Amino acid sequence: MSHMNYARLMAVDRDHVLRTAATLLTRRATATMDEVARAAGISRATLHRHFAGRDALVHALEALGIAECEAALETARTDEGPASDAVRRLVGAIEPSAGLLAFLYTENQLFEGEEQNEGWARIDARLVALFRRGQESGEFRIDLSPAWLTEALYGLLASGAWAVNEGRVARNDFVHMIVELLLGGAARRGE
Amino acid sequence: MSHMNYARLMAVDRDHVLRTAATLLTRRATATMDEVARAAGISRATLHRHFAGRDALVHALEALGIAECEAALETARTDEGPASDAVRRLVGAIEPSAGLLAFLYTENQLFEGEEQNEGWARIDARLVALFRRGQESGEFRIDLSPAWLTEALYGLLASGAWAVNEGRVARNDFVHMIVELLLGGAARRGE
DNA sequence: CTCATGTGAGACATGCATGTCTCACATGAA
DNA sequence: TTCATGTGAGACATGCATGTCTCACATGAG
Repeated sequence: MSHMNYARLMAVDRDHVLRTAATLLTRRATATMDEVARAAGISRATLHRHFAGRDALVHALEALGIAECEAALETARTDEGPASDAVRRLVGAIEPSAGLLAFLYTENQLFEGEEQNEGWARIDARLVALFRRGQESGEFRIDLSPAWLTEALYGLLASGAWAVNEGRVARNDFVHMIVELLLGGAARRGE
Repeated sequence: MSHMNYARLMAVDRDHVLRTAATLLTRRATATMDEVARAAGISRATLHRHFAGRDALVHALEALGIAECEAALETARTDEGPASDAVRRLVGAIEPSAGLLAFLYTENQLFEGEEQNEGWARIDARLVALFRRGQESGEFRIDLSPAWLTEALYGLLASGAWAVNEGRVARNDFVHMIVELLLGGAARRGE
């Protein structure tokens, strides 16, 4: 049946386009549709055939980011074991998506609370639950609210992604930097 | 001498315009020049008389942000006393500027490393020096580089500002949240 | 009062990204 | 081969923010 042979034709790899767009937009959030197309190695016309417009592209990126976050939450099994270990697994699992998340994190500041924040709400709820679990088990301090810890995790992921992209820190240190700062802080532990 | 009487006329309060613009642009980074003008209570024409264009406005905001950061560094006396106390004073002093910094922090992602980063470089140097001082005095751990701690401070300030603006956390908790997470981390101290 | 200055309102042109369309070419199927 | 599909290149119109200009009004100085 001919409708199953798209991959045989010169069909664009939609996922590749999205990831390229994510990389570019993370670096320059105001990049043109034409620049996005060039970066993906396709023409503006073709890009527009796959994504009705810039809004559609951003929406697709948002859906991708949500999917990757939820996949990372699954991979990290955030319900199991010590909460701090779960956080460590989560940051490790989410690291490849950090650039995309950094883009979406700032982009969402201008979407005046609309659309598909059901997805983000689900993710937020799971993160909040993880931090709350850590508090209830006595691992985490209780004077920092789970909501703030969630927000801080987003912020540190974005900061880390940018710092890596601009060469201010090494990519290999990404997970260690974020996890250690988020969980342990800058101060030396009293010994 | 007539050139000293601007304030007597209907002259616009430049600082008020800048701060209003900072507040609005923090919330919606793509706000129009017209929206900025309306928010400041002036017309678009008058706004354009004081700031040649959007670039000039952003530059002025950047200069304001740099000035406020350096003022905060002075106020906090980051060279004196324990480094952790200095960080605490610094975050407290910089708190009123956090929204503006959040805007500039993301805006700078698209200025492809140009212009007046001499100002930011000076501030970065002072922050790095502060964290390094803390490491050398044994207060801060040495496995987190001063560059990363600086980046993380920016990220947490931005996250905190956004979280406060959107009502996810209380404004009164701002300094405590950021300082405690940055220095102490989420994990309970071993006792 | 008279005049100069700063402002508001609006018209206007410009630049630029976007969205749409057409046409020619390349590739794979029949 | 012939045909259908997906693509690239380019032209074109549109929308929107920007930048510039003019004119009328308000306020304070003289």
